[in-house]
Amino acid sequence: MPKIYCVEDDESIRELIVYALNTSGFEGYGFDNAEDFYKELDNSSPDLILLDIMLPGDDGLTILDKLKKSHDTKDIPVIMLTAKTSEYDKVKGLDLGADDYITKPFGVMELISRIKAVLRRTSFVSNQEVLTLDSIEMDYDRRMVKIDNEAVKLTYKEFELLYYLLKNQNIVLTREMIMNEVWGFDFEGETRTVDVHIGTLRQKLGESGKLIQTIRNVGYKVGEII
Amino acid sequence: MPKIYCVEDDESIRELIVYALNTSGFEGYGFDNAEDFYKELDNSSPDLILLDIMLPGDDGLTILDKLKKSHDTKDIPVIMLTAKTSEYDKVKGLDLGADDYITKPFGVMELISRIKAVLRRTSFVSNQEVLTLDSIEMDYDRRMVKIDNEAVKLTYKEFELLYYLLKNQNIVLTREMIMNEVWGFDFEGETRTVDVHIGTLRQKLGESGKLIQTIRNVGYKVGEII
DNA sequence: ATTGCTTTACATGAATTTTACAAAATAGGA
DNA sequence: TCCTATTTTGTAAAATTCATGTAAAGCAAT
Repeated sequence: MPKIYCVEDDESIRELIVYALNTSGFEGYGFDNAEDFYKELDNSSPDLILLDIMLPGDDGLTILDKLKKSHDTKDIPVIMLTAKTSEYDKVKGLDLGADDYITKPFGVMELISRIKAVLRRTSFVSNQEVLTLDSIEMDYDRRMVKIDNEAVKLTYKEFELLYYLLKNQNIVLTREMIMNEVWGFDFEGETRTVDVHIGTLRQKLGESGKLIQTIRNVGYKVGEII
Repeated sequence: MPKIYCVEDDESIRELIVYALNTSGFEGYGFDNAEDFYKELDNSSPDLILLDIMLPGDDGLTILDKLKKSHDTKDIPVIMLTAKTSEYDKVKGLDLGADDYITKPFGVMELISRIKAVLRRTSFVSNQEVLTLDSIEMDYDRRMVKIDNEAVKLTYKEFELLYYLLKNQNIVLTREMIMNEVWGFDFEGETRTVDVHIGTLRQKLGESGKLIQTIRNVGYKVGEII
């Protein structure tokens, strides 16, 4: 169920949209200001964003600009909403990278249709999974890891291990958890395999290898250094 | 220079659009009816199509439907043009797979902006009939592959395999994905067929064969060398 | 007979795992 | 606080496994 955030200060419109979304196979959430929206965006990112141009605080075009400039959010499709049909706004929004544009008043059917159209054409891009931590950047589909934009060659197990670590940033992972996840539940021997792989990973990551911390007696953790 | 076809029966609008395209970095061609348009489409396909909904003969929605049902044209982005804002038309157009929608009267600036926006988001999927990578050049329709402008003779499976690889540059493709796509879903035996074909492809591509990378334990990838 | 596709079989070498020992951390006792 | 015994982790190197490359045989279609 695609998740959609709607930033719109007019309460009645916002509630109508969220209601329409929720009854059309989407998971809709409304925000009446940019602040709350940014906060929630930090927690989890939606599949699409509906953005009113006129807003108190950061307006829609400013939000759009920020979204498109951040690596984490630049691939989330955005549909702009606006009350007045000034061509200038349209052009500006589209040039800033909005995916579509709807002028109020609009029918619910039209809105849903446009959302579906945008999702249809962007869906195959959005499943690209890029994980980052500091200077480490991992693109799972491409099986590429870059450190400071420099490609690093990892073997299969190293790659999977790093993926699991990055997926669980700031969480301490026991050797058993790592074994189960990366090697599979039915892995036999009680050995030092994980340690050795952590070692080679640290080496290959160079300076960034320090981001993999040993938590003595427990396991390993990646993320903020204590 | 992206090529754009515009199907629009109103002469003044059509000429305005073609003029605007040609002065904005595009190669614009106008058609006042579906017949001529189809004929030209057989010769060479554009990067984007502008489609009026109201037309004599096949109307815009019919054309759109045909375009989206044909393998050769389904990936060409389409922007619909219409005279009046009947919501029914909009919904129908969008659900048929149009990429955007513009209501007349529209400003030239807006049109160009929208075209750019659509091209921007569809460009990486672009079904250029000619795929290239480094010195490899593939013309799918002509079933020709050239390396450094030297024709290379490929068998059917080799050609399809290379096509699939080039279509998915930089993405790691598993043997299963390759099997499903090139050999078909119902292919039986769990064998080394893909590997052998990759091998012969590499041989025939000569030096460029190195662009096909093995991702151990996963599959193959074509593109940026790590 | 020719051509293209699939399977088989085996060598190779890269990746993984194990081993063994060194180094570091920790706890307990003086 | 310092020292030592013990545990835990780091890691180089050896041992082993296993995925891939590829030649060649088998097979099917024309």
